[in-house]
Amino acid sequence: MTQATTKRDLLLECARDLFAGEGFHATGIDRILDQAGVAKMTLYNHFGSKEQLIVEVLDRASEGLIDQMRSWIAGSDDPFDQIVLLFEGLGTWFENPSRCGCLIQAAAAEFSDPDAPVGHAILRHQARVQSLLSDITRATECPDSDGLAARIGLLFAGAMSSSRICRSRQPADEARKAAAVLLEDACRRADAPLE
Amino acid sequence: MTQATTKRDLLLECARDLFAGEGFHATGIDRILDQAGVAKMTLYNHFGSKEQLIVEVLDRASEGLIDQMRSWIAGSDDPFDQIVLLFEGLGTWFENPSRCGCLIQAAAAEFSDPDAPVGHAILRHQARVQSLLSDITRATECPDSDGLAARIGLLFAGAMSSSRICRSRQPADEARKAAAVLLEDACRRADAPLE
DNA sequence: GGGTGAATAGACCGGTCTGTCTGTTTGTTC
DNA sequence: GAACAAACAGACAGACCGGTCTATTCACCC
Repeated sequence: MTQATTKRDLLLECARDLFAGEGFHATGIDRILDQAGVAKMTLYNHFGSKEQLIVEVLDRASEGLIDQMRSWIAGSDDPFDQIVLLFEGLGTWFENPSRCGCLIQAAAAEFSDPDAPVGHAILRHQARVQSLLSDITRATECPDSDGLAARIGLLFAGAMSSSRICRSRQPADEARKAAAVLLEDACRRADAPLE
Repeated sequence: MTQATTKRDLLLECARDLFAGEGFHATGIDRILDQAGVAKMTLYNHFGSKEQLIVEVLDRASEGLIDQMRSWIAGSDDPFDQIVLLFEGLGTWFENPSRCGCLIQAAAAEFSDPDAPVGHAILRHQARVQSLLSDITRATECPDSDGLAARIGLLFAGAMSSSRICRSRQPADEARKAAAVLLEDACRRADAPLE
């Protein structure tokens, strides 16, 4: 069920699951402690505050998602195939019911202050995703590869958001088709940039 | 500042603004009452519970956004132009700082139970948006117009989500370019459907 | 075996949460 | 002016919030 080796990891895992299921504000410290079977002082010795716990949960979730994305695209060197693999991976990711939706998006919806520690964690993740996508699109050597990466990122975010609502992998499949069209189009009009 | 004529409308407006700025769980009833200058019993006589207040706020927000979308696309009869107009409208919508992000998406992140009243309100909105987009794409008479509408809906949702994070109209502009490519592609390969 | 550090249970703090209740004031309509 | 409904202020209940504190237990290591 859980592979946490330390109390710290156990707390991060339980907090992640509860935050994902119930939301950040709606999940009380006591619920996390009950779930983890850990004393309150242990949590506060490790994290100092609920806010800091949230930040570390988000950073770990971001790291996990980025690693997943890297493993999905590792199956090919071709940018087109990598984009397809990326959204196929996202589709199977959605089929795991415990992973419905992206924790970072949920945090962005619940914490609006971009200058707070949570806001920084969200922006860090966003930058990482965009960087990974840009690495892929840059290999196409099409013009405006960063813009292309941004548009594919919109599909990625849209699929994340929609999957939380409709609870199926269908958004990822549609996003895959759309991303393939965008990439193909960007390469085809290599000498006639968009607008 | 406000054009509410009844206490009921005033409560709905204040609740919407506070929910949008601080989140649903983080906004207490008392904050709404202070902002509106209204007695607690007035709120409970009108809405019965905070949950019901949220549902009515969401329904009104959905109605408002759908009306906006309809007014944006009213400038043309051509599906291609309508899609462009839609995302241009979305761009100006994002420039209003008080409208950063979509209230319904925020609710979807905070309330995960699809069987609860709030969940129903979210699904109602999602269906309305998809229906409006399908009305546009169906006019192109391209095959799989519903799939095309779903893919454009992903761009719409992605732009909503990203704009909340980066706080600019840029996501809407990128989404507009992407949607135009998708629509053009769908019409061009009218006799050779996707994959 | 004594010392050390991590983890324990659980009381406790001030504050806030949603929701209820009472009694009063206000405005409109016969 | 009487009747009525809507809105008022504000106390109250009971639960829960994040966070602090103390005293105790346990495991490990020199």
